[in-house]
Amino acid sequence: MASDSVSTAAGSAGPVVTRFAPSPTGYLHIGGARTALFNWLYARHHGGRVLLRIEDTDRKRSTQDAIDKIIDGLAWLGLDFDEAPVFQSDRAERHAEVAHQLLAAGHAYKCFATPEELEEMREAQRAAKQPLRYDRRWRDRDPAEAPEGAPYVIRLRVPIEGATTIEDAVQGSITVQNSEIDDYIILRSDGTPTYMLAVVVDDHDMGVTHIIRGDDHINNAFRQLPIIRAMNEIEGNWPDPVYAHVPLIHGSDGAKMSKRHGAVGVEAYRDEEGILPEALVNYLLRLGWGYGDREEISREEAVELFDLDGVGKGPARFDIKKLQNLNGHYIREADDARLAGLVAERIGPEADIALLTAAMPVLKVRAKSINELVEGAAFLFAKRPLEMTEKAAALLDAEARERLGELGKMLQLQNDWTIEALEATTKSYAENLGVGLGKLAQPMRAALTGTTTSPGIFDVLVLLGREEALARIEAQA
RNA sequence: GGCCCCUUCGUCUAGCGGUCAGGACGCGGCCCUUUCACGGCUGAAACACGGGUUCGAUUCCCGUAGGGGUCACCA
Repeated sequence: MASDSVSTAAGSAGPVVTRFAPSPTGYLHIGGARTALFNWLYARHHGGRVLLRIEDTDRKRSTQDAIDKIIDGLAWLGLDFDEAPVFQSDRAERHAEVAHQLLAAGHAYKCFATPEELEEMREAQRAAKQPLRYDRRWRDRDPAEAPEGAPYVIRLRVPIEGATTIEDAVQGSITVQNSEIDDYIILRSDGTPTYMLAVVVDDHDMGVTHIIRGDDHINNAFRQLPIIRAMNEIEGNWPDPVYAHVPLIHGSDGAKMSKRHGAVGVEAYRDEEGILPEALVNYLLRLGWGYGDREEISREEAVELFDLDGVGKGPARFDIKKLQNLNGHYIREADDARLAGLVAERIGPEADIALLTAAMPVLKVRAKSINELVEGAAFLFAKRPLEMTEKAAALLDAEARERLGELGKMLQLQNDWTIEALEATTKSYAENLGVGLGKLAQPMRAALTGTTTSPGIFDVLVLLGREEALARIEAQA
């Protein structure tokens, strides 16, 4: 058993080269983003290079828009690549060349079976409850038996005997019997390469040493390895790569992430959920990976700490609540001017960046997303007469309005429009009335913001400025 | 269905033969407090099941159950 079993090397010497290879059929998926992050971190951690390859060989499904979205998404996350992206569609000739090398060396063969014929075969297999697999009908047949000029595909001559073991950097040792792998197509009848061939050739030509990808590709590794081994036999210098198959991200119901789970594109988290890229990066990193008790890990620390063996083997469920919590943390840490800019983008031209920046310290402690920041900032730009929420309106009863009027007069005389002075005045008035500060502050909040929740009321007074603040109080007194 | 893989609180995880099974999110309570947050303290909450191996299993091995992935001239 062990004698005819061939396994991949557990590690490889020399500089690390990783790659992220999305197919541009939609947006940058949240799972893809994590795969990209792991590739990026691994390369950066080991002082290697990360490359980007766009797998656009399916021209029907690939769009320029999708390519742009993926590249934008990666840039937004701060994942940079060391070379210009490689487009797989540009390399079809090279792929075909390798297919013909394999053919010439006897590692591949021509198959003249028609699609109808193959469908019949599968039908029979289904009926007999056999695994659906190409029956190698042309593996040992003389191509001369084929009709003159008949179309053919090129299939890989996969070893039938023995087993193949992969020492996966995440999953550990995985063994598959070679008999489980069929002689799959590497070059279609129209001369274009299949994915299975293209990936292998591109990874080799790009010098990729570590293939870090979703674990939905585990089975592909066992199909791709025979090409690598065959080419290594033909021309040498085709080493086995190190494989690292990272688990997919699942939705809250435990199934593979898909559209029905809501936002799955990275840009949706940015645009619709108001998530900061550093929060998403941190969340994605911690999803399926841990470093002791550490929860908040910056990109720089991640580069230092990340390694493949810490990646969990099982799929992790996506939890938006935890992402939001982390986002709140990063918002609190973020630069005020930057946040003001993000909020202003959403408010529109009437946004006052200077005012937003000034308000940001008291706004950001109570926001978990840019969306909440926008909501929290709304009072700054509200026009008189203010719209009142139901609860705010209820606070402004006759007694409250009367007190508000009195307080307004007192504040009118106030020269020193600072938090300390305003607070002193208001507190002494509350003391005179023999009521708690809340009895004055809440109606004042309603009058100033139209709501029952806001930053500290004296912060609000100062941010609004003397004139606007007094006008809003006056309007409700 | 065949093949491959996975399984610690609801969720993300720490653990790598002997721990009161730790942390985080979420949830409950308390404190702080002009509201809401932030922050602090605190509570409930997990080793899927059954066999072994061992003086001793969450940890190692084998089953069972559950879950996931994959089986195209798609990628």
